[in-house]
Amino acid sequence: MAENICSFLPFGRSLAILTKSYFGALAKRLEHLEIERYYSILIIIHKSETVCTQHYIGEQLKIDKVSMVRMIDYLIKKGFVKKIQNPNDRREYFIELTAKATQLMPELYAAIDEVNKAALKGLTKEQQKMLYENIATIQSNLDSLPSEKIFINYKTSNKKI
Amino acid sequence: MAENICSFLPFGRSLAILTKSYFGALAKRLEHLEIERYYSILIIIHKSETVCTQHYIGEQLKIDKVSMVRMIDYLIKKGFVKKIQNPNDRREYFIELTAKATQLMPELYAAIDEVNKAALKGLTKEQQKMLYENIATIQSNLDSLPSEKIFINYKTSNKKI
DNA sequence: TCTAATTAGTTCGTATTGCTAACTGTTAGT
DNA sequence: ACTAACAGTTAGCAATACGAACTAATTAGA
Repeated sequence: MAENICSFLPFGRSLAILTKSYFGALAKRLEHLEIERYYSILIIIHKSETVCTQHYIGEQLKIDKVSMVRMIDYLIKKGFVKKIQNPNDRREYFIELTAKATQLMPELYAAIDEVNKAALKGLTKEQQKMLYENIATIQSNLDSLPSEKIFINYKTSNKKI
Repeated sequence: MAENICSFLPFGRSLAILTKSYFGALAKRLEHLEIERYYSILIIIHKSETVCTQHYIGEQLKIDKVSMVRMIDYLIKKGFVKKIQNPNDRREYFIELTAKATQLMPELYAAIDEVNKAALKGLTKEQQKMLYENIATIQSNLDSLPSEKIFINYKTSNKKI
């Protein structure tokens, strides 16, 4: 009967619950690492072919600039990134990974891969491909709709279970 | 190149951005109504065949009991629900819709349906069915993994665009 | 029956994030 | 030279999740 009720809920509600479950599993898989948040920022920096400014990272992850400041400060405090002023445009700062973060990346990718695999278990390659495509389609549909700005947070619990 | 980078991100990140976009669109579609949050709570109550306690609603929507108190208080203040003590177990309170909320429901369902349709545009009926099934599968996969508890918020902006 | 454990809900404090607004310093355009 | 635009910062507000401690009521067990 739960399924019955849930089928009336906004589609986004299923996504919200799913997202929550996903990040819960990923956090658990990564809890032995010193970092517990902002993996995606590290990945953006690591995978980017050019240097990254805060503006660029925020754009990629749809994070506003004020929150970016806080997140980057956290990553600096933890010793994962450093901030280097762009000499050619001194308004900008390039955010770069430290050696410590670089060493960590393989484990991060492995953990993400593992959780992705576990999450998508039971779906054929074809179904997975379709799923990604459909998500991209839906995102594109939604981007073209008028919308309010929405606040979304993911924070691991303080309490270690 | 953005797609290129994004393909390395955790799967959940795509979901998070998608969810954010969805609720942004839904909030916009509902902005003429007096209520701007907690639609899902109203739906759970409206669709449930039995009376709903806060515990039950929280379970359905994966909302913790402390937050439930706040949300129910908000809905009471707005005049959408009322709280009735269960005479057979006076620890519990039944949360019921007021006439005001009941009148609102058709419009709420219509809005959700509209946003769902817009979001899923371009997907065939078959693809939509598959999408829902896959989401259910993934949810079930993730539920069986060890996980940290995760904090997830969706709040409309104060600023009306 | 009496006590202890459990349950539904509340309250308080803490942490995180998104937002607005106001601000500094820098660059670009006219 | 002056103005507008831009990157980033700071301060403050609102919303939400969580843990912990709490009340009141119920259930389980000795």
